[in-house]
Amino acid sequence: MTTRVRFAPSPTGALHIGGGHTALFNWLWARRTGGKFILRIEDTDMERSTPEYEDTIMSGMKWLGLEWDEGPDAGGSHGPYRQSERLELYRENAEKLVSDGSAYREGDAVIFKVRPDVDLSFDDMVYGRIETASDALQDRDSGALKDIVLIKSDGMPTYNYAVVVDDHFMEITHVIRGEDHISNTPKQLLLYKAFGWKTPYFAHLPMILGKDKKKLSKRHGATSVYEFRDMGYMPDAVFNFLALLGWSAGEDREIFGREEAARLFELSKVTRKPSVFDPDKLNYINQEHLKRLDPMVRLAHIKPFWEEMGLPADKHDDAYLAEALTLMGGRGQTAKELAGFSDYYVSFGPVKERWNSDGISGELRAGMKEFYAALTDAPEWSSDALEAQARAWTEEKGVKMKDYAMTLRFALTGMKVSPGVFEVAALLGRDEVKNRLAFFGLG
RNA sequence: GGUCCCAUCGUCUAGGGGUCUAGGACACAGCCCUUUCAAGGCUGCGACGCGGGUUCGAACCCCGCUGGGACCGCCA
Repeated sequence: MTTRVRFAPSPTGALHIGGGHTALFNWLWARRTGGKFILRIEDTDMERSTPEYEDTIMSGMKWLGLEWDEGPDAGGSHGPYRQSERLELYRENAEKLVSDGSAYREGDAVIFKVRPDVDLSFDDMVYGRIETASDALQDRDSGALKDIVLIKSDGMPTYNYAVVVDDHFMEITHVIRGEDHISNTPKQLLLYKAFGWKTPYFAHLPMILGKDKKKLSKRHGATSVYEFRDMGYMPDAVFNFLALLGWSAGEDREIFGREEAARLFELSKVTRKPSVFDPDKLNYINQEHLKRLDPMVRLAHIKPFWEEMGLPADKHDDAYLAEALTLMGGRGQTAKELAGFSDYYVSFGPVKERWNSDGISGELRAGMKEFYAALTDAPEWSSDALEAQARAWTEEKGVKMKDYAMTLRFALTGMKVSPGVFEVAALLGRDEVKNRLAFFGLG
């Protein structure tokens, strides 16, 4: 039997980190088992659901690399994939329960009658055996058994009912969802029993918490996957980070790609403890992915951020820019940060803005002019040659390389930190170096 | 209030009775490298919530406590 899993968001907001996490684990399990990953839109809340949010969620999933096999746009043999298009199915089946006496009507609503002493225990693939019974389905205030609304007065199905009908008819084999649904499961089990349907396997995932150990929300800062994209995090890194929340690949494996994760993933190895979202770790993972990118791919990730800063990245050829990024090495934890650290390769503008020559005495300035003149006239324009030249000159004069290198760095980059200054100079080219030095009166 | 779930370094985790003086990663501190900052290398700091059992032996099993969390909507 092929595995069939689903991610069933309701289009009432952007794809959040928590939703992404759930979608990701479903995706992993589908890929791991060679099964199907289904996207189902739970848009029965007419008030809050919008097509725009549906689009946002779908593109958020695509950004994360979580492609689905069946869904509203992808089609499939078990559609339609929007609950709003399955209304007839819910009504028909609710009718069955009314006919056999397990549900009753109350106005336009259909309500399931909950009887006591029904064992609703189940085996969760993550949490293990969970013992409970229908007696626990009580009303918060009265403590009396509380019946389950199937169809609301407006004709729409409720979540707990629609989920059961859909998972059954879509032939979902594994229901993988957040731990907050663990206490909804008994209710759903009751409906499966009433219909006489086979129950799927359940696997609940630990929640993701903020630093204060409260459920992650907007007040913890960025929570939608798009915010992470805009801050310069890469999809592979966010994927990697999310996969590590509640699961470990074993053998101390922490940096990996989608395919590797899909190969290694095991539901049985998912943790039960809720995990705290740690931005530091995300930064680290993003940096690791950033470092590993091929130069041209890396460039593709950085370019948009340069452009966002108003830098004319298109004025240069890609080979030059890619080389510049290679020079940057492991600097920068996000694409945005790296773009900021490397702006001087793209344009002289930012350098001028940062320049401040107050700290350079006239005396030193004179020496530096001589130093830079010797440098820019170097017969060979390469990093090694420039460095050799600089060393020879500073040794001969008995001065510290550091003073000269630092000023050169600042004149070329407008920063006090950068890759090896002779490498930077070599890449910028003789003309550009002369130009920058001249502008600051050092040439 | 009721039901259910959870509990190893600050954080993510490994660990499923002895090999644990508890391993890795992030973060933090220091050192090395060095024209700067990263990167990299090395070192350090740092945890089994508490109390009872079970056992020759518990981080691992059981019970209680404490502390978190989720749910108890004609929201999903």
